[in-house]
Amino acid sequence: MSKKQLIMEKSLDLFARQGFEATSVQQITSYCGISKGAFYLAFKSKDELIIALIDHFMKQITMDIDYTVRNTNKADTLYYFYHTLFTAFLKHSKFAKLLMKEQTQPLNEELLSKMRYYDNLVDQSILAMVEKTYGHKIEPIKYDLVYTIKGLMNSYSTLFLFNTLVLNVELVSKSLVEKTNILANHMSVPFITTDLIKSFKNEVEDMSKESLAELLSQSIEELDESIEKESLLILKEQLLMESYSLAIVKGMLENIRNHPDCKWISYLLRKYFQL
Amino acid sequence: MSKKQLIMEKSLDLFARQGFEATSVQQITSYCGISKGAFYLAFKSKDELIIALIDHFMKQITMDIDYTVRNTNKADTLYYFYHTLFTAFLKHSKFAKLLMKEQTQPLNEELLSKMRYYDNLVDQSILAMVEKTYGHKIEPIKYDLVYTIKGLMNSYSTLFLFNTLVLNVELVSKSLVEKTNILANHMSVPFITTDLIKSFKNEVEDMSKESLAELLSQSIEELDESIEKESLLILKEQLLMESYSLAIVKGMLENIRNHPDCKWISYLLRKYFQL
DNA sequence: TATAATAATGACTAACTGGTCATTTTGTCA
DNA sequence: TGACAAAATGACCAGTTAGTCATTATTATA
Repeated sequence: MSKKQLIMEKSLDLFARQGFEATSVQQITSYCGISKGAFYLAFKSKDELIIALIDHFMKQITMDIDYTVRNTNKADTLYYFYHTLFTAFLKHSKFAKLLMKEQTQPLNEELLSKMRYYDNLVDQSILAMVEKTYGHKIEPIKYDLVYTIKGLMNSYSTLFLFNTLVLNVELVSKSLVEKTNILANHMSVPFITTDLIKSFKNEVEDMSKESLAELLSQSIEELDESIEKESLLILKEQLLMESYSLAIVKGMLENIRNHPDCKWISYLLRKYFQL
Repeated sequence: MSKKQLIMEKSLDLFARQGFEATSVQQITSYCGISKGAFYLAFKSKDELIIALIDHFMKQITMDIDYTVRNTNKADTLYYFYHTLFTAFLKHSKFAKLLMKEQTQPLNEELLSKMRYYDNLVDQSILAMVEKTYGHKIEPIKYDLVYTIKGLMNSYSTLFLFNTLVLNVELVSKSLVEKTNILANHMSVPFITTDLIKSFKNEVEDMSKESLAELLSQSIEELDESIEKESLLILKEQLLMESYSLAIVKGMLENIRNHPDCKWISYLLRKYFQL
């Protein structure tokens, strides 16, 4: 096992128990049986460690959910969505705990942005699921239903994450499917409407040009020579220019579209250039 | 305004923005315009400050909720419950933020215990409300409904606490009333049953005899000479004895029953002596 | 005005923080 | 075995932390 993996596994243990801030690098290294220097050979900073953890697990979880929502037939989607989610949380329960503890107070702009990105991915999956399951009749209440689903997920997750409770994934999924169906079929007074969503989704301020450029540089460093790397270089150039060419930007974004390590930066850039 | 009040108000500001751990005493004192010494004249420690804050606000909020549930007619209880809750969270939004941030990682045994105590009070109010509103027909699903209500509360609260969103208390209450009614009337597959509640409510380990005695001493110090103070002294004596008299313990607990400053310690003792 | 009591100060401590880097250990070739 | 490179070390740094306490300032009382 690589040092990086070792540190990630062991630190997750401590973070889940004590939280990120309350865990010192000292503690992590002695728990791993390595020196402080070794830690900083694997990760540039303590912050980079938690970001690596969040990326690692959230990539998996969001991809699982997305796959499930796309590849189940209409009648079963809801059930398998909940099932996938709770199975993932059960499998990665330490990470889930860390996520619950840290989601209210992300420490820096990058983490905050990342959290929102993954949150958005989940939102999109849930929305797609709701539309697939209930069709257009759900239209006026769909956003409220999405939020209700997230609320239920969250509260039942907390329940088993922070109490020693043998979770029956089948039962909790069945129970939540029923609740969702009941609400979808009877709700008439949504709180979260399309307008409301607009009013606060827009206000999420973009990342600054500077930190975006910083992240681009990082991504560029991490990539091997390739079309993608060249595209990122050009994107950085365009970003820092007084006036950029939308055509070039769009083309370059298209180039990196399918590279797994560019998904996040591509999401951020598309938001920045409003594409 | 007393120093204590000043510190509580100003620190709440900082805690809500940055979290408890991330806020230093230094920062609090300079924000208050006082010296570090003055802070430690008002509070024994930084921990005591957050406990004072939680006590202050949770007492108010839980009492408001309890009063509402008791003093509204059957048909309106649900609505006024949500209304009271969201109004309280809106009024004390800084505290609510603090609560959301800290509830997953209480720093010490006392805080953890206190959180659970107030959580229990809210649970009891919600349960009473559910029973009052729906009568005995709700029996098989009442615990699940309580948990669902808490989940909805939590997620809609988070929504307006962490997004600049003008909360329409009437609308959100109306919407949640509808959701609650729909679920109460149609749900048939509860996840949280009476058995499940038993299985994890019991496992909450009691406070140790030592820390209980410690808290008793604190309460005793804070009280003026009175029947209550004497009763607490006797309770402490009994607690530390090899074999105590249940009769005396029960009598003494009865003595402190109605004193507002003894509610928590009385709750802890009753749990300890299993009364 | 003099005295006693109370309130407030901020320099100080000891412990801990994330992070660095000269030095040493280990592994890998010839 | 010797030479080189890569991996790992931990003493060290500058900064921050919660908390203390001798000293000073303020207020109330006589």
